[in-house]
Amino acid sequence: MEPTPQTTMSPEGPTLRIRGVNGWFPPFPSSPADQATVPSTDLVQLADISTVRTLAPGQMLYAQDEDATCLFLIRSGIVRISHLTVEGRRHILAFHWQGDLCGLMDEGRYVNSAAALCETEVLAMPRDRLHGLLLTQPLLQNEFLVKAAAELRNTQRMLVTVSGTDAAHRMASFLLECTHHADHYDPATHVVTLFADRRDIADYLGLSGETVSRALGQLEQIGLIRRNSAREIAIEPDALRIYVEH
Amino acid sequence: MEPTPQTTMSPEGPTLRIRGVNGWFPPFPSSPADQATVPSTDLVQLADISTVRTLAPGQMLYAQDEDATCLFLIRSGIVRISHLTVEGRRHILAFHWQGDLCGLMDEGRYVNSAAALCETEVLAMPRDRLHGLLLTQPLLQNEFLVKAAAELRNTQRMLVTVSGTDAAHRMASFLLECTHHADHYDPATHVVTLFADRRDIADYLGLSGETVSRALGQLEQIGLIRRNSAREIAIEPDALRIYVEH
DNA sequence: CGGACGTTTGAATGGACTCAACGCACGTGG
DNA sequence: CCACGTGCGTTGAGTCCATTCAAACGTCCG
Repeated sequence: MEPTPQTTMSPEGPTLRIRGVNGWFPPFPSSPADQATVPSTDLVQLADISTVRTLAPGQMLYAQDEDATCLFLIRSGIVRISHLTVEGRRHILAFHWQGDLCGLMDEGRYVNSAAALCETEVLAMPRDRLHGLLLTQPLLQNEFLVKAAAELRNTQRMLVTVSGTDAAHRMASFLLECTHHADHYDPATHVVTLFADRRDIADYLGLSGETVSRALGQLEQIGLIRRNSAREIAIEPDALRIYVEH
Repeated sequence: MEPTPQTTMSPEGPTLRIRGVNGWFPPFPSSPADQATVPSTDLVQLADISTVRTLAPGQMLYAQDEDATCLFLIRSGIVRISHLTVEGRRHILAFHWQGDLCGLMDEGRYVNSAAALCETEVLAMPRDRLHGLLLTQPLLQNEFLVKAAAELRNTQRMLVTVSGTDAAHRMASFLLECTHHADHYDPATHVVTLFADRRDIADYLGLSGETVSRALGQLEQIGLIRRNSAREIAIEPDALRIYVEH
């Protein structure tokens, strides 16, 4: 490819995401009106510089340490963001949904890996062209800023949860989180359909797969959930909410 | 130019200086030139909408759940960002330094609390006026986006560290982190001057104060550090780096 | 010299981990 | 239709690490 003029030590971009579902929040919005006003022309131009990619279940979107060329905006599906430590431990930092951004990079390389959990469509936005576009479209850039702040907020919450509560409480939090995704929760029957296997949930909550099982058993014994099958969990939303808040 | 007395945005306070220390990075810099190019007019305008506040050691900058009116840019000193859970557990999410932003909010209220650890100067930027300014100054907004991404990256790193390693390794990471702050590390003698007490370090690393002590003892026994006093730690930087990477 | 506070150290408890076996659902082939 | 294999989930036993409660130690300041 073309040699980058001078790369210097200038690193790169961020991962950003907003989870449209659950009442996320703008970080610096002066008024609700303002925040809604991303002109459709901006979006058209965003589409102009981007390409659409479709991922099969399990397919990797990008890999940790790989040269970062694009940021990604998720149009549908679920993306799992994971990080591998030098000791070989895998951490899942987030699950991303429609409307979320991903592709956080440092020094021109992706910091984490991203893979689709199910059939997933993303918008691939070349880094350079996106940067140029953001500088000419302040409202669009503001949208990105909002998403970044939302993602930061999410990661902070995760940090507090993981380092502050025991296995059962983390599992309860996770189940309530699942509740916000329409495709995986039936409000009528209160049944959650888990979109990740035990190993993924464990790596997300900072536990082992066995402990996730035991935590589910514990919650079931207290009567907060009932396991219809490994992936189908009937929950008591209100009781669960009270439980996580101790 | 009107002589705002103290608001001399000139000395180190002027540019939104990217925290050079520990792996900070711009997100979408197309070229090194671009990233440096926050026009000084932007900074003047930023100063115009802001006021300077000076905090005494221990003084609170803002409190969790309080109405959020301002974002803050730190000009000097150290700010401790903490979050209190409903169960009464306190988590320290970050220590912020010169050039860092703080004041993350949700639904118009601060998500966390912020307090100064030592005499600290901040620029208080009213939310509404800042929002307006960012929309008219794309380079400035991009600077904010860079900082948000950097902060996200940092929080992710913290998450991985806290949920993946034992007390001694977390402590070692923290000591190396201290190394990046000139005022608290002497490269000649390899002595780190801790800027937080045991309790704060514990809440930052997801440990108890006693465990922090024991972790220090452990590192000392291996010969990676030597405790001159409670706050003065002589370290073996290279050995420590090898240790944290297992 | 004596509090007061922060730090260190000790002993006992508890929670999560590892290792291992077992159960269960699904698919394949006989 | 049953025998078998495989992948995932669950359950059990033992170990290790961090926590809690408690006491001793220092250091700074009265």
